[in-house]
Amino acid sequence: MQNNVRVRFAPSPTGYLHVGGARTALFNWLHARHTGGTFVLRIEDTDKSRNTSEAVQVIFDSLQWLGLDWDEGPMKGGSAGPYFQSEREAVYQSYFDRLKEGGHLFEDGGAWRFRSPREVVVVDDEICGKIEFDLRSPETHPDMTIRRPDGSWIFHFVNVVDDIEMKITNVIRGEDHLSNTAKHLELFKALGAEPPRYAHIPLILNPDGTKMSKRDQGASMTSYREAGYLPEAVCNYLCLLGWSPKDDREKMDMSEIVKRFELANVNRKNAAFDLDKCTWLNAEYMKDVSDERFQELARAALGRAGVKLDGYAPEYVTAALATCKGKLRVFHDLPAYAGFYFSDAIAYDPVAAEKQFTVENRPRLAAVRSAFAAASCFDAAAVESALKGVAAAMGVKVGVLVHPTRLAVTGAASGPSLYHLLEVLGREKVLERIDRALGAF
RNA sequence: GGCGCAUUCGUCUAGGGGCCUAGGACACAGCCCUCUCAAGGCUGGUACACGGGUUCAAAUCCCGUAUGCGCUGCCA
Repeated sequence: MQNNVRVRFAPSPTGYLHVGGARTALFNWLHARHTGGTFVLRIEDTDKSRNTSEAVQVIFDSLQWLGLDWDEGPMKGGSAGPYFQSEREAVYQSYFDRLKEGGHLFEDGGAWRFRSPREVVVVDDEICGKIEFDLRSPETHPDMTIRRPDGSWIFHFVNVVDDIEMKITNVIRGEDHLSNTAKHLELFKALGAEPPRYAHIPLILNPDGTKMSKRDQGASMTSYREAGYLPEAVCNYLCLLGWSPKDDREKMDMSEIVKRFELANVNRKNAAFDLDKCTWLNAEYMKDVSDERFQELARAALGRAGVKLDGYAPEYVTAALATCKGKLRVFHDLPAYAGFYFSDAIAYDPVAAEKQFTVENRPRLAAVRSAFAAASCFDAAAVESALKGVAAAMGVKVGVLVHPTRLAVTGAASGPSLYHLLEVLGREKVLERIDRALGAF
């Protein structure tokens, strides 16, 4: 494996990082790390009107969140900079002049077009194989425009120029560029440059097979962070879309994937995005999260949901959140799951209330209340034995008592371990809530 | 329309002529476990797009058809 591999991710700042773009970045990064090569980040911001610094920042944030660090590019520097196309005017101008001097260009209504040599071009793609494109007919393949009348540059031209200038050896990009590649090859040839190796990866589609656009669920990387997904889970899931380690491993950390990732093993088939599976993988990673990180991310998730923690003792918050660890698939679910810890306005789940707040359950709950009030202490073990004592005395199964108690105290039919949650809440609050529930029968 | 790429369970995939009465995972259903819900364990159903070849033998190779996607921009 050669050591001078140079790959690049070249996003256009559109205000979000598309999941397809993220996977393209990921595969480039994996190839670089696998081969010991260099991962370059280049911002293709030639369209001045719709590029803002915020939009660029979103790309940086998303890549960093995923853990895809670049070796050359914005903030990192490198010998082939600048890495913003908006700052490379002189470079483009000189290549443009060369093309013009070579007689490859002609003006058309103020715009400049590249005169196709009209040949059959072979694209030798590492994933798709050898593909012939017959560009001989101007009818079906008009000469491409490379510069607009206002002087701004067209993607095809600057993309090729930068790949030459930045000495890119492997272009790994979405399959939507496969047909463009023949045209790019013409440009490389006219400029007397050796083209890179190409690898076109399949696209990521919506579950219904349609193209994913900004508004579609799961399309924007930012949405994963906001929903409280773990970056390592999202990254792992993205790896599994279009690539497989060939054995049945699915949950793999990045170091293992870096070792095993081979461009040649990438599929040619578009993949439908499955948020359920991504969430499942996230749940798997949630089990591995350290207590410290769990606490931190949980607080952030509550903050995003507008749950105020200010009025509660830090130990209370920590203990409350600890009862939720290992129970969540995504942090997004936390506010609904643990909201009862941080608000006394308990709203009873209507279906559960109808089932549990019944005439026969009222004396049972009342008995539980008395036992709780009489318990010598109120830790999980004491609460458990108190409740089990009532069950034994009344000749009912524990579950018969557990359900109405849980509903009375949390408002929900399910949640954290009942005994632990009661301990955290404390006797005073628990009795209060049971009293209130007794009035709701 | 033209050109290109693709086509294995609902979804992601394994498979590269005999090991395939097609394997794994998510999702789904049932059972077990259990203080709820998850988790975990067990069980179950569902797939080689279609039609022709080639071959003793095809999910695997070839050719058509269909369908999907991409490109066909002074978007990237």
